[in-house]
Amino acid sequence: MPNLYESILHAFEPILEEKKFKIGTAVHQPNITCNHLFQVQSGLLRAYYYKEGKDITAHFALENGSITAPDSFISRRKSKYTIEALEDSNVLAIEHSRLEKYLVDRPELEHLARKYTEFIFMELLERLEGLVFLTAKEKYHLLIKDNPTIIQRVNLGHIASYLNITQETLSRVRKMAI
Amino acid sequence: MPNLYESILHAFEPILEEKKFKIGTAVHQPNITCNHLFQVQSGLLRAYYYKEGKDITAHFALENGSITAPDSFISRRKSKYTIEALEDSNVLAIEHSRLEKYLVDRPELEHLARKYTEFIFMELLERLEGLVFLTAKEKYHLLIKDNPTIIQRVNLGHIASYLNITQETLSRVRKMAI
DNA sequence: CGCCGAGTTGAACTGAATCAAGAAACGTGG
DNA sequence: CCACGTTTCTTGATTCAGTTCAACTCGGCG
Repeated sequence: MPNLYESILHAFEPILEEKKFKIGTAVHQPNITCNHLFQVQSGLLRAYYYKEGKDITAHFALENGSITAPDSFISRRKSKYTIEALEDSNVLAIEHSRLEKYLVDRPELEHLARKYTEFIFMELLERLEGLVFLTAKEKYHLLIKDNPTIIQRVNLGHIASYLNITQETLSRVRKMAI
Repeated sequence: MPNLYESILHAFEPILEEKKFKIGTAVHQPNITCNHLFQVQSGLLRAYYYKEGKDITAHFALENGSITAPDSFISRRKSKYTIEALEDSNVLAIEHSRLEKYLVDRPELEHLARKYTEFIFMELLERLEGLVFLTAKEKYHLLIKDNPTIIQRVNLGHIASYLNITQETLSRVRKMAI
């Protein structure tokens, strides 16, 4: 949906805030409600949390990708996620209450907001299928197909947890021929 | 979100269509676009598809649950899913084009439609976590906790594929103590 | 240099799948 | 009402993908 993306950015331009994050910065901390949705202009953000002591990547956002704490921004509950900048990044931030107020004043934008929500729903559905039904090898190859740059930009451990496999398995998988 | 549920039913009442399906009926066929979202009043529907010859359950809808072909109703693409009635069922059906037209005439309902979409997004997120991070035993116990009646109403094979485990594993898991 | 994080490799282990029989439950027609 | 076929469920033996644990390599870089 390329037009959706342009339309959104244009429609919500008045409430978008440009922000810059240095590499290593924690953009969002766990145990608080996440009030921001970030649209990445340049750089790379990662959302993760700890599960049994291990760092689990839920999502990466590269250029033109968006990211937030998925368990919190919509539900308004406290989040278990941290969002960190893996590279120096320029993002457009939307603040939750500001977004909702803006939509109250401009109900004609609700439609667009719904379409965007539908879009991320479909994205999540595909992610679910990828995680559940593919083998380690298939998951890896799907990732590099969809996102060829990511392997050079993110360390193996982060990618492994994103694919829900161990770093050792990912290391073995990627040295095999296709 | 109990209020959301009531609000939706009330707001969209004019375009809801009551339908009855006999047990065994295919409510939606694969390879066509799914134009309906069903809200189950009584009975039980199941969405499934075939993958390598095996029947995979994606979703059950019991009383007050809703169901559609998840890969189609929003995206307007052809669906791989079949939806069938596992019991004689009474449902409220919303037709896609009628819904969108209704929303054009009543833009004040777009907000509610967005909240509903956010709600199903959160449901999907929880389903993803349940499928990905739980063991066979945990998945089974979570299901009977959330949906105690389902085991008496649906055969093991359907439940097993819904949990992404084999029927044999489910059989073994459920005879073990908690 | 020597350390340190990132990646690799090997060996043993494990949860669940697969394959293969049986046992129950269920309906349907004689 | 019973006999028979069909579907559903269980049980056992084996296999397998991926994990775990542990050691080792490699490339900075202070």
